[in-house]
This record gives sequence, structure tokens and C-alpha cells, in this order.
Amino acid sequence: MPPLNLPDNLCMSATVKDAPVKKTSFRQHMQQAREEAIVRVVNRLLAEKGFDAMTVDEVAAEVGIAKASLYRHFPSKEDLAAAAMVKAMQQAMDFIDTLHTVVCPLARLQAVARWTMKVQLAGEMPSLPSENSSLRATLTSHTAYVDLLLRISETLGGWIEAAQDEQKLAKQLPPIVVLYTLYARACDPVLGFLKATGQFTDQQIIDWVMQTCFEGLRTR
Amino acid sequence: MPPLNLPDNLCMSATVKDAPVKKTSFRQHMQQAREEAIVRVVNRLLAEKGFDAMTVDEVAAEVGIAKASLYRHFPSKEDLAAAAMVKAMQQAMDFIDTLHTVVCPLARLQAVARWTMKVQLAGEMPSLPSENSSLRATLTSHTAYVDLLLRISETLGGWIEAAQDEQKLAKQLPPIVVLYTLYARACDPVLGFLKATGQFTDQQIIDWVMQTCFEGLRTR
DNA sequence: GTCTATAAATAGATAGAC
DNA sequence: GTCTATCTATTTATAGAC
Repeated sequence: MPPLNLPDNLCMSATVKDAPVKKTSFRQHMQQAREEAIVRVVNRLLAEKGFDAMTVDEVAAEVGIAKASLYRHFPSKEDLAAAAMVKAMQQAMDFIDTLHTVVCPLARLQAVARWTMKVQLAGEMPSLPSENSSLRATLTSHTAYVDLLLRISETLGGWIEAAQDEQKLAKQLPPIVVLYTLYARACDPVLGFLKATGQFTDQQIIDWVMQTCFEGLRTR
Repeated sequence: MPPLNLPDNLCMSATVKDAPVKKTSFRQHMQQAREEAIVRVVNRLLAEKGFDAMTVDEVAAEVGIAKASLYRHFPSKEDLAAAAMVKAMQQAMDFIDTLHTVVCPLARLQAVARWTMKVQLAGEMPSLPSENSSLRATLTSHTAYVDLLLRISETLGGWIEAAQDEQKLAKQLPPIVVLYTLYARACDPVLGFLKATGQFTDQQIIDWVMQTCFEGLRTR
């Protein structure tokens, strides 16, 4: 037994002494794998059609399990969506954590924007909840979601202020305007519109939207 | 009886000779007024919650008529939405037509962008149809909608090319990228996010989003 | 834990009286 | 033309067998 009462995610001991735990661990592993498969499907459907148009029947069918089994893992449709949002934000946070080696704050922000656009073009970016959705209430009471959103916002907010101090980002704009703009670009429908024309590569599309975002439409 | 078989909307004669016609005209007027009231409600609900979350019961309740009466005016929910979209685009086209006195093409484009943002903050901008919605099929087969979208796109497209020729708009960007970007900004969620903070005036919000759109996030 | 079958609620759309 | 009442399909969610 550890001397300190650490939360589970901070307990680093990988070795297990008792035999019975092995079976439990295996089961937990299987359950986790199943839930990850579910979340992957939800993530894609959420990106494709949005929360309202996504049906639980659809999710169950695509995962290949019965709907009742789905509800054993997640208590409601809103919680399904919340899990998908949390996973997407965790991946974003993971990517953000890889950027601490990049010195220039503006470059870090641009790297994040580029990453989110790539995720969106891959059809893996769950769309933002529209403001009056039933989803919003669930999300704002979902601590994992709120915590992650806060951490990401604080990290990016710090970078934004640093970039403004370096005169790299427009100082006339309040940091929250920049932050919300970056969030909005992660779901920018322009990417999908341009992709739907079938005339451009993903790389071209991302480069153009990156330019409109950071350089603006007007000639420099 | 008129000598030519003109469509109704091209018949300019305001004076009516036969008495019975007066009643018909009055009825038509009333019907048109009712339909305009319906479209106003649909427009607002579409802006608030989007097509999927909007219910026909809601529309009927807010207009103050029975649902069956609604269906006498519009054959389906999709047609309700289409009528709202068409009306919004007609208003956009009307505004665009007032801009032919403005000489600078860039100034015209900026005026249009500013106008759409004002409409959106007023809660009167019906949101874009998500790509796989049942609404999209109806819209693309709705000639009035397609015609208006085409006319607006051609007008703005011409202004974009002119502005690029004048070196006012970034020439690296294909005109279609600029056009889609302007369309997307008309529905930019950043406006709603910033308004929801309650910290800023509509004028501030519009000025900031206009700056991010045309000047970009990076320092000039 | 997964399944089949079903409940409960709500959606879009229509019938038929007035 | 507008209403009340209803139909039909779909959706979220659950009961209960295995």
C-alpha cells in the first residue's frame, strides 16, 4: 500500500503483486478497448453530422453492438458526445504538450491551428455544440470536459499574451478574441466547402485557411 | 383581362377595375403577410438553434397558429427553412445592390461582411446547412435559393477579382477561398461567443472580427 | 455484459369537421 | 383557411432473458 493517498492517475507503480488483479485488469482492458471503439465511432459521426443528427441506433450499428449494450457503457446520448469531446480535447492537449520545445509562441499557436485543421479534414473533429443545445448543459457539468477546456484555454491564452508581448500578434485584439478565433477555425466550415469542390489537396486547403487566419484577406 | 399573359410579379397595373378582384387581392395580401410572419419566426429559430433542433410545433406555437395551418402555407419543414434562407439572401442581395455607388471593391466586400455580422448579432442569420443534412437536398433543388446564391456569388466573385487586381486583396488566394471565407464569417460562432461573455458591445465585437478577417491575427 | 423486445416520448405530416 | 385530433415513423431509453 502506498504511503500517500495519490489519485489513481498519479500512481506510477506498474507492477502488480496479487494474482486476482490480473483478471480484473484484463477485463478492464477489454472494456476500455470497447469504449474506445465506441468513442471513435461517435467522434466520426459527430464530425459528419453533428449532435442532433447523430442517432444512438446509428452508433450501435456502426460499433457492431446492441443499443442496450451501448447504454451499459454510457448513460445517455449526451454522455456519449461528452466522451468524444473529452477524447478530442485530450488529443489536443497531448499535441500541445509536444510544443514546449518550440521557442516562438506564435509558431506554437500556428502549429496548433494547423493541427486542428488537419484533424478536421480527417473527419475527426467533433463539431461545437450550438449554443442552446441540450448538450451544452451536460458538457458544462462534465468536470473532465470543463477541466480540459480550462487547461487548454490557459495554455493557449499564455502563448497569445506572450506572442503579443513579442509584437508578433496584433496587440489591438484582446487575447480572448484571438483564443475564440482559433477555436472557431478548428471547426471552420471553409475547410469542408473547399474539400467538397474536389479541386484542391488537403495541404493547399490548410495553407490557404492558415493564411486567411493569420495574415488576413487584405494584401500585406 | 390583360392582353399579355404576364407572370404575376411582372404585372405592374395597380388599379383594379373589377370589384371581385379587390377581395382576392386583399386575401392575397393577408396571406402574404401571414407567410412573412411565419418566415420571420423560422428565421429567428433557425438562427437560434439550427434546422435539426427547430421543431414545426415550435414554429406554429410562436406564430400563433395551428400546425396544420402551417402546412397549408409550406409543404414541409425543409420548405419552411428554404423560405427563410431565400428571404435572408434576398435581403443580402438588396443590401449588395445599394453598394454600387461605392467605388472601391474592397470597401464593398467589407461593407457586406460588416452587414452580415450585424444581421447575425441581431439573431436573424439562419445558420448554414450542415453538409449531410436532409435540408441540403431540398435547398439545391429549390430554384429560388440556387438562383440567389448564384447571383450573390457572381457579384461578390467579381468584386473579389477586382480587389485583387487593385492589389487590395491577397492575390495568393483563389477567389473561391475568399468567397467561402466571407460566407463562413457571416455565420462565425466567434460573434456569439464574444456576445455571450457580456463584456463587449456589438460594435466592438464586429470591429474585432472584421479585423481578424481582413487584417489577420498576426501583427502588420 | 450482451442480446431481443418494448416502452415512452416526440417528431413530421395529415384527416376531416367547421 | 383554420382548427382539433390523429397517424406514422423515429428516437431515446429500459426491461428482462441468457
